Amino acid sequence: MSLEDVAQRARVSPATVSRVLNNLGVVKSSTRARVLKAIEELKYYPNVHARALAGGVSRTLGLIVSNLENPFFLDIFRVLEQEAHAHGYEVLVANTDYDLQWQNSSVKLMLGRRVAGLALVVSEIDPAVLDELEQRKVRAVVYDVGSPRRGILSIKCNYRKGVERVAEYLRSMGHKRIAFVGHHTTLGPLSDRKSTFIDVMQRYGPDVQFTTVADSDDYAGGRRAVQQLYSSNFRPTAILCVNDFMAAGVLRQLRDMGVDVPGQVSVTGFDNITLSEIVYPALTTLHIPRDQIGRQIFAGLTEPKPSTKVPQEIIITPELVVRESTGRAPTES
Amino acid sequence: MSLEDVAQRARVSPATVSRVLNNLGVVKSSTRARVLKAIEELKYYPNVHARALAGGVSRTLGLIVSNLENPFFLDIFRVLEQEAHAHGYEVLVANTDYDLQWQNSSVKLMLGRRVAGLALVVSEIDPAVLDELEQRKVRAVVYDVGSPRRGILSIKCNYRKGVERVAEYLRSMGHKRIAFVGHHTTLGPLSDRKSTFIDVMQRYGPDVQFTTVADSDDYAGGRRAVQQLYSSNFRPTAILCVNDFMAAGVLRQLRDMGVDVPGQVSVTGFDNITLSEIVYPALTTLHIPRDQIGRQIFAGLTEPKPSTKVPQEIIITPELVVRESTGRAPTES
DNA sequence: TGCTCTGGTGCAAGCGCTTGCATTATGAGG
DNA sequence: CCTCATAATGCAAGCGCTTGCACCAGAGCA
Repeated sequence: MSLEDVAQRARVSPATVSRVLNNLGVVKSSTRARVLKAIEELKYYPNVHARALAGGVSRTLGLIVSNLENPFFLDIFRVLEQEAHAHGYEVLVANTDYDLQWQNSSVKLMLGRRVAGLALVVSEIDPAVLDELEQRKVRAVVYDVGSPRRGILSIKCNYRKGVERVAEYLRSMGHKRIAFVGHHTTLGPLSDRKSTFIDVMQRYGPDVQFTTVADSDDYAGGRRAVQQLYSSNFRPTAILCVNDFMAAGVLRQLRDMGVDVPGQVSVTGFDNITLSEIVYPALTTLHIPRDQIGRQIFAGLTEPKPSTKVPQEIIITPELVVRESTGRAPTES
Repeated sequence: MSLEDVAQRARVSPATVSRVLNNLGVVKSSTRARVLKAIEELKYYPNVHARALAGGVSRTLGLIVSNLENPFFLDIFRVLEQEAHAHGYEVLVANTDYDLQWQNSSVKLMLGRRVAGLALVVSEIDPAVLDELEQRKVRAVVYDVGSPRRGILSIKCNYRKGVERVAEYLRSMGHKRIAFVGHHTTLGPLSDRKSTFIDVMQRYGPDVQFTTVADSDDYAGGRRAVQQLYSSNFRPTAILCVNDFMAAGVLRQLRDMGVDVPGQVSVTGFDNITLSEIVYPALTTLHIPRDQIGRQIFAGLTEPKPSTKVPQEIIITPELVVRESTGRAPTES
């Protein structure tokens, strides 16, 4: 059942049906009504592929994320989707599960779909992909990774500032033995957070001791990280986690081990996902405005005239949200 | 940059390039190598739309869910996606946000995309949509909603059994004042859970008192439901929640109100999402095997010969998972 | 009445790919 | 060296839609 069928039933040409469908050109209102009726009766819906093929570009946006399970990515997706729907776009997600190869083929697939714009919200990126996008002049936005390119909007988060804020806060609460719980990855923004942590700690001098541990980027990883941490002799009074998801695992493991939070140990997260309010004790964390990011991604993907001259960059500074999981360092050693 | 360009560069016809791309027919290995080289050099990727248009069906599965934010749906998506990738399919998600109208247009869009199969994992459904799918002979799977149709696999969860198990368990722990925290919706499986609850309670006779409250299907809704509950005179010793997400809100609100769980009140959830292990106290809940469901959806969508004669139905029985949020009813009144 | 103008509509050429069939290399057997 | 399967490849017709352009009927004007 195709445009043709509708046309026949309404006794007009396919072209006219197309015009009615797309509100293009001028169609006599009586004709339009006839066509609409035929569409209704036949329960006609257009073939997306034919439309895209004939029409050139689509009103579809592509979003590629590393891990939809992480609420951070999910939130961005939802905001983007909401924004897109409000403007008559739709969005296609692809999940790479941190697999660069899969990411690569996802990008190709998206381009093969002739998306109107492509957003990459991932933890790592192959520079060749960016080269490709730049060269093909695809409208694109990347979050958090890669160096700026012409015509590709780059949204970044100032992790240094964020980590500094947390560190500053913890020190102001008297913490002098601080641990960082991170992710295995050596690439991307997650390792930025770690190296920044080390920088900041070193700047504090010998007065403050610190260590870092790493495990997988999720709840179970958080639990294991704590076990690993406590299997050494280091007894932190504060644990800074690379994201909220891990922090939830950390909290849980500490509770299971009978360690009081924040009485004995303070814990902080990163991202301020919904979960951070739900866990007990509610997590002190750094807020990253996902709604704002989502909206900016949409804007970058659809803005009529992306200044292709200068690489654009937007920097976002996270803000500290103090909840229940942090407090003054215990006085006794 | 199209098939044509590749063909030219490899000095073959477009047809041959197509054959190489799809591993169809016989191509001399030297020719194949030449084509592959050209593809590589040109960084060619096929136009998905042209391919779908010319080829007829695609290897794309459609999934329509009510609310991706709910980890239950998300988990199903992930399993389905994983399964799909393993078999060379890809999956397109659409989020309806509980909006029936949006669901309708999503279905049309999916069909317009000529998906190989369409899964509907939603809380409510317009029977007309099912009629449509049945009539158009689209391969489809629905979870939890709608009456069985020819050629549409229907996967259901035996909520009655589930609710009975929870109720039975709570009664065995001595609970006699039980509240049900549900969702506003009057349609679909969520209201099934409620009506089953009422049935079961009534069967217990005057010995057991009960009530129900309803709010939105999320964390905040759970909190509000507790406030609403306690603004009445009813003081339950157990609260049965329609899903884990709401239960998390319930737990939190109770803690804020100084009510001890499970000392004073036992709380149960539904679904056994990851969150139920993370909250404190860890939630007693009903496990619904999302991985199994996801796999069955995939199978139903791709099985070579769906018996179009008899409507197929699969029933899943949830199992009780006892964690920390439940215990014996307090002895004092 | 004959002319131009314009709102409405139809025609037909693609968009980039697949695929059945025709056609041409290729090599084995006579 | 020719014949004829058979293996490789090319041709061309679509797939269902959009869109520039041609066309036609009336309205308005001289």
